[in-house]
Amino acid sequence: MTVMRRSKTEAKRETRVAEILDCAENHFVQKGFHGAGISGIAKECGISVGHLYHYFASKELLIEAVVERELTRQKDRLEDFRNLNPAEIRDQIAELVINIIMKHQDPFRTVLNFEILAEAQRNPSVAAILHRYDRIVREEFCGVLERAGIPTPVLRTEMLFTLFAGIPARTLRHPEQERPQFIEMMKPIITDILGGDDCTTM
Amino acid sequence: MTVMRRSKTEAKRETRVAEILDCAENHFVQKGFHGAGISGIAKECGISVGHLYHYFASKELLIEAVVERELTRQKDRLEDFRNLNPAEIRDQIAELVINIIMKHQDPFRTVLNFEILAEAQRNPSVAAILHRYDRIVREEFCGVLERAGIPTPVLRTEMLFTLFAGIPARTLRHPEQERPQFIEMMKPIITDILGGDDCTTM
DNA sequence: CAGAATAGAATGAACGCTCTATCTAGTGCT
DNA sequence: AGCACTAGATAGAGCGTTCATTCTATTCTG
Repeated sequence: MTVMRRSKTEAKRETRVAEILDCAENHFVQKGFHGAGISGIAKECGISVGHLYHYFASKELLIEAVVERELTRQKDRLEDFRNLNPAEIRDQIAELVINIIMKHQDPFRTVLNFEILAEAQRNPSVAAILHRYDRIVREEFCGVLERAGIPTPVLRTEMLFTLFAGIPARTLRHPEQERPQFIEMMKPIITDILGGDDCTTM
Repeated sequence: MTVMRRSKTEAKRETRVAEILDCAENHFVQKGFHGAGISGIAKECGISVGHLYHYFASKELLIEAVVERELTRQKDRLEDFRNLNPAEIRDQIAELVINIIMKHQDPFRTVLNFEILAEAQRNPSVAAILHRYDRIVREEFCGVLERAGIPTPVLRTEMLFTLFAGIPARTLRHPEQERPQFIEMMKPIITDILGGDDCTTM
């Protein structure tokens, strides 16, 4: 009985929190973490300021919650890599990455991404969250390479992640970039990073 | 006479403007474009708020000036590439890039860099400045590759710039990264991007 | 003396946050 | 079943502060 009540109440609370996070994220995307105001977020959410503070004790905590949720989403996108066939992994990874890039038409996600990076440089709490999630993602991806028998997986993960991190930054700087050709060229680079040895020992 | 007086006055004005830009940049680095306030900047600069507005009509214009100056500095860092010997360019570029990365110990510059990227996504004026400078840098670098006889220089420039853009983003996410090994691995990747054909036609 | 340099108070809006008050819904007791 | 009670949901006025910007007045200087 007690359990049932709790779960019902908590469920409601969770949906409400999710709603607030959605609105907050929207506002942060449009105005930045420091440009957006609590009152604006509350208004967009259709609730009062006091009510918002009932769920998030401070703006700082709201920011951290939004950051955490966004990084969780980025982490979940890694799911596809886990189920790769180790045998043909080199080609498949390149293929998969290209698919993700082409499908990745969500500009909002990218906005928040840079907002997070900028904030992480001056806000230790955000930095800590960022590092924590990077570690999870990194080690998981590294494990995939390791299981596929690719040598120096740590280094290669770092290298690939550098390349991936560069893509949205590059797109921001040069939006008119010839996407299809660029993607075409990326494929051999990725396979090279995953197994450059084959090439030199040939 | 008139000329001399004007130049003297203007010189003073320019140094004053540069001082303000320095302080503004400092403040923006520490608090972000929207977290920093005009009064704080004025105080750090040792001038009054009203006086600051004598030189910059709005915060928006001050931000744009800071962005422009930072991008100019990034552009100037390209100087080294222009004087490369076309014959040995492939190895030299990799060498040069690695030098720049290793010397690039100035974290402040990076902060502003991500702040600019984030701001460019919601502020069209900043975006325009960013695109203008990217075009200059991109075409200049592309010209270097072209003169060295490297095929599809536009694409390869794009690819290299993506990699370069990824490095600071990666460092932010994973500061404890093993830098020396990472740099070691980057060299063959860069040369591969600059002339992957040699490898496959061999 | 003219015009630029400079200061600093004043403005009204917006900020993050707190406080109090009302309302709603679920629980225990009879 | 019906009532009293409690805890969370919710609203919104109000707090002191800071924001970007403007205005007026004063001081320097060529």
